[in-house]
Amino acid sequence: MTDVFGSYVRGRRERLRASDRTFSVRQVAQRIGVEPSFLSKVERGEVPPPSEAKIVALAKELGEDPDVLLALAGKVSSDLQEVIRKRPELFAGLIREIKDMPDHAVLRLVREVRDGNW
Amino acid sequence: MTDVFGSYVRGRRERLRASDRTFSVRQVAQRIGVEPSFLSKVERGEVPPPSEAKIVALAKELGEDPDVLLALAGKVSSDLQEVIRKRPELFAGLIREIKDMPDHAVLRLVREVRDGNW
DNA sequence: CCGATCGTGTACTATGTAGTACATAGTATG
DNA sequence: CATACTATGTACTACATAGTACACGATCGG
Repeated sequence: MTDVFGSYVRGRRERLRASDRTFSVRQVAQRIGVEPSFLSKVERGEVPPPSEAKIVALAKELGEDPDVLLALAGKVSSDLQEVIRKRPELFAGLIREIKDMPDHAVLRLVREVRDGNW
Repeated sequence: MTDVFGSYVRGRRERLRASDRTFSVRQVAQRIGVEPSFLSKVERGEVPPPSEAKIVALAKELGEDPDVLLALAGKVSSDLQEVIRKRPELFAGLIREIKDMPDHAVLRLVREVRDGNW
């Protein structure tokens, strides 16, 4: 899997660092609440991605979509999981129904729902 | 949480056993590939629910919906998770949009999609 | 009544998860 | 050029996950 998560984080962090020196491994690590050595290892793929909470904190720090970062880490937000767990037939059915639809179709669905034809 | 998973499984298995003696702890355990003592402990909530694979096998054995049994175990099917992970913005957005809709509305959505207005 | 089958208790294990703590070596800047 | 910050390597830890192995006493059916 060539560690897509770590490289992505490193890339984003270094881009930010170019214009803001506080985006060092040390300082970012401190802000998200882990040891610098740990973040370093995560970014180099020496260890698997951290816990959901740390990933969400990292997403916030990097200005990224938490769901995307979690996806790169091979995870799904626990609050989304809870939605499914509460009504499994319903949501499992829905997701299986639309899982192969192209992006634009799913997007249309989302908009349709949001814009109150429901 | 008073172990909803274990009690549910025990209930289903015992109901089946009433009319089919092969639904003993031992025999079901063997069919799903675990030790009898382990299934016994699972059913009594002495240990947490087993892995996804064993739960799915158990659902099949008991004639239950795997998604429901997984939900009772506090899990979400890994293939559903994969759908979300592949297009996180899209699916996270959709789920968050409809998460509070009443059952009938979600159901209408599912049907609408399935019956090809999309 | 006895052998087969049943459920369960006890003890143990292997692997994964999610990190910390500290030392060391490189880099940059004032 | 020194000192302060940087990244990284090494070693360790605590807890969770997902079970197995085996023995024991109860029970049921022919």
